[in-house]
Amino acid sequence: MYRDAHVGETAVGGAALALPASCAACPVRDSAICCVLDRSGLAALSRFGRRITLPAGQTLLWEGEEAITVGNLLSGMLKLSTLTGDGREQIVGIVHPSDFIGRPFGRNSPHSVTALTDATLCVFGRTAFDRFAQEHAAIGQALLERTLIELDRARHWMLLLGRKSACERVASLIVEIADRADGGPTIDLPLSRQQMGDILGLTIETVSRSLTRLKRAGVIALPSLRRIAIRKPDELRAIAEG
Amino acid sequence: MYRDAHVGETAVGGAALALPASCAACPVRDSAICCVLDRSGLAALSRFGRRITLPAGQTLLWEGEEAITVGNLLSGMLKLSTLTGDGREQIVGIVHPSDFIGRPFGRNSPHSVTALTDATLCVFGRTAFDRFAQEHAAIGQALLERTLIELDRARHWMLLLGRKSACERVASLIVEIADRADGGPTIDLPLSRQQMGDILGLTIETVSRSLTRLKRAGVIALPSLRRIAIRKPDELRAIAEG
DNA sequence: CGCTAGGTTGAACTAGTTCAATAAGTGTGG
DNA sequence: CCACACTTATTGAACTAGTTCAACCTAGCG
Repeated sequence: MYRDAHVGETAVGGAALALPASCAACPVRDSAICCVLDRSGLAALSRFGRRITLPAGQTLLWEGEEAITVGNLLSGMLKLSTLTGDGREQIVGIVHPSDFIGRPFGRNSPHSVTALTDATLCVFGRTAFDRFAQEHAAIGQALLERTLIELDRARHWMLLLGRKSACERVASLIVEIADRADGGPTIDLPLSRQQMGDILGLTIETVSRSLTRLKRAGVIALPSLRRIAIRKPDELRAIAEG
Repeated sequence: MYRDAHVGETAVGGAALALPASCAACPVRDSAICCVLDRSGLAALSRFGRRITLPAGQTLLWEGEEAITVGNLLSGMLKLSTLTGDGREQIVGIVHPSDFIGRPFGRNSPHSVTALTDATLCVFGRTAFDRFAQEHAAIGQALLERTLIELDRARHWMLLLGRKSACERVASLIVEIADRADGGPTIDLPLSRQQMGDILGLTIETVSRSLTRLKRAGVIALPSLRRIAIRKPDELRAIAEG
């Protein structure tokens, strides 16, 4: 399904200080977790990494199944999701480029990992990566800091899910995506209304109605289906905070 | 407010292999994060730890304020909580004995930490602990594993908050507490109805009604206000899963 | 014994869901 | 380039789970 050439092959000629071939071309080499490694660590890690592509909609890891891979997202966007016994879905996280993917030090994946857009990843076998992380304290440390930030984010989202109204939730999502994209006032969302609902714990219809309410209030504009223009950022933020 | 004697004072007479005085008496010494340290590491860590008591209702760390302390919970129970702009509360985590408390590697606390019952803690200055964790890989590693588990837990809770009905939420909470307490079929909850509501994203009334519905269905019994007897564990679990 | 805080129950209300119809994009082949 | 099907989004109307507000219990305690 997804396969590609080994990334490894440390620098040709054995010059220990050269960047591994594929890492040199890595779009997130300054921001992914590997950026804490020195040249030799990078070479060692890249030896068992491989680059893969994941078409939109395809699932990399299934909830409850054995979690055999971890890695970095290079481009595109992924979702992390869980299901209730009877199939209701909740998205529990969005993965952006340079974010770490997977569950080190645990046999089974606590949630599914699925591509929202076409995506490219740099993946490692979990057990090999676990071993590597234990030998290279810098990676363990970086992983810890990232995990702590993810935990903060997840808990912050719990406030949204537990206590905010539909409009507040939609406003929060727009703010969050705008902050992450960190571009102009117009954002391109990689999410369908259904997916927005799955993130916010709402139905499609409620998401749609909330968007039109925000639009009617002049806080945002909807130039196209997957595009949102923020007209009154402060007001939007105020609504989002509850 | 809360103060006590220094914990430290490595073993009297300088026998390097002796357990630090207060660690020997520590109720969670085999399960708290320090259990990954060897004698000398433990001695070094205990040198800047202090034991404190926190009466029920008192707050150790405030959301958004500087997070000066980290530590372990020795006895009692704490809650982690956040507020919306207009004061609605959401509990984002429950801390049990031997759990780690606080936010290493971050200046500000992402949520408040408050005692649900009278509690005793073993606390450290955050910056000193951060430094210690960076020097002792085992602690960093253990912290990482705990944080990953907490993250899994938080994300699992997001499913509850986003997609489950009131009854399913209440059932889930009972199951969760029963699993943690890991005792018989009767559990003692350290939570008021209000606090249950704040955990589940519900009002007191809805919590109460859900409990009586579960009681009427014969799934649980309520021998006293703060006590729940599980009558049909399987059915309870089935309801909790959704 | 009566007071108070915490808990339950009831009745009215409302935010959000559900179900159904309509509209707007998107893509394909003639 | 348009007609067609098809998916995705919006809107409307009926419904329902959960909230809100208020009254009423119950247990603990001076």
